[in-house]
Amino acid sequence: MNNKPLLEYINKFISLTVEEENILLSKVVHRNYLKDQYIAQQGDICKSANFIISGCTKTFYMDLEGQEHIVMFSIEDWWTSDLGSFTTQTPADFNVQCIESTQLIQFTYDNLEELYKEIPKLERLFRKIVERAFAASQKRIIRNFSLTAKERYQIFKKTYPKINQRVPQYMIASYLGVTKEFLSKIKSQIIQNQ
Amino acid sequence: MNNKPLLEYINKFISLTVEEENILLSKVVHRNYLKDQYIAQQGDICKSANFIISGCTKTFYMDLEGQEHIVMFSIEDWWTSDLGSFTTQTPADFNVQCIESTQLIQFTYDNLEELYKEIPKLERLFRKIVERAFAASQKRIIRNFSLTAKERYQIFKKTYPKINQRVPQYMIASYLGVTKEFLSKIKSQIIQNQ
DNA sequence: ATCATTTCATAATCTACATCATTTTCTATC
DNA sequence: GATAGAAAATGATGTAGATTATGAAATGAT
Repeated sequence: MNNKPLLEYINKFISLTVEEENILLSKVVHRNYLKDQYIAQQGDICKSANFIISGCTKTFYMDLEGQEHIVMFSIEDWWTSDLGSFTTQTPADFNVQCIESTQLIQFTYDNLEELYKEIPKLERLFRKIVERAFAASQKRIIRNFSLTAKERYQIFKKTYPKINQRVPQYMIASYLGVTKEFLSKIKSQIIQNQ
Repeated sequence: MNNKPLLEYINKFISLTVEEENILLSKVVHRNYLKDQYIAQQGDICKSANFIISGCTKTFYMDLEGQEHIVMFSIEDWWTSDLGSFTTQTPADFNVQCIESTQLIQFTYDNLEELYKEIPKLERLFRKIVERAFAASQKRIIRNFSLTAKERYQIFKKTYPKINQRVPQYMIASYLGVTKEFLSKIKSQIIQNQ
């Protein structure tokens, strides 16, 4: 079991004793998902918070017309889940699907609650993780309002070069909030103007 | 000093002993701001997390063309701050300005860090607060992509009827991500279609 | 009440992006 | 390396919402 990435990640925020690390590891589960498998589904209660060891997922909302709207991609050393559903244990608004085969470390809701009791420092860890995620989400709202699709695409490429290379273009379009046709046009514009 | 709203609010998430409540209250400051005063400014490090006792604030980003983009309104029993700047103590992306005269309870960064040490339960409190805020922010991203301005306005009215009544229309337009002219059109459309 | 300023409404023109239809390129499989 | 299916590019046309301009109502100060 490869727990190293998780422990190193945690160590950036708080320090755990070896004993605490063992308690934590005793309450998590390693899982492998294949490409296209779902980790969470709209309407179901999201049962786990997932730390990615390898692979890539997309978190998206399917609207009434059957259109996918991607809110985030997640890769190694980051989390994936419908956090709203997970933390309140209510039906999810989002789907989480693997776009590559993906290795995860899963925290179930009940196990995480137990862990909070046994290792209160973990409250701090997750507080900090969510604070970061929230700040990024706020910035994204602003960008969507104040920038054109072309500008948003250029920021995306710069901010997430790895994701940009791994993910099909039509998904990036969905993440940016434009059609795949329009993203295609943006790209050809960028190429011509240099 | 009117501390009741804060204590009642906290009590919804965690329970504090009277002693703990007193420690907490000893580390916060009551402040009054007048209409139009700034609580946080783009570029400055945001020094406080603020619980609103009365009044109303807007959190907004001013873009390079001098356009305001409102990310949130905050009223009684809610928080206001640039959370990203506050938690990382880096320059703020947002301004927080009072749109009514406003009574706050302020937590400075250092005092809150001390409080986390003295009352570790508070980590849990703020974790939960931020989890909620993050989930709401994700939903907003989706709405902005998958709904028209008219639909967004109708959801806004339903979700925040109090804010809708108190806040001038051009600010609501900014929050919705449309011009004031277009919101005006939307409203007249809604009136005609019923 | 009067005047000034802020807010809201209406209308004409313009633009970023959507939709639909078609073609081209890429990728995978036998 | 031939063929099928998915992904990306291209082009024509349509629309939600922006921009600009102007005037009408509120609101507030004197």
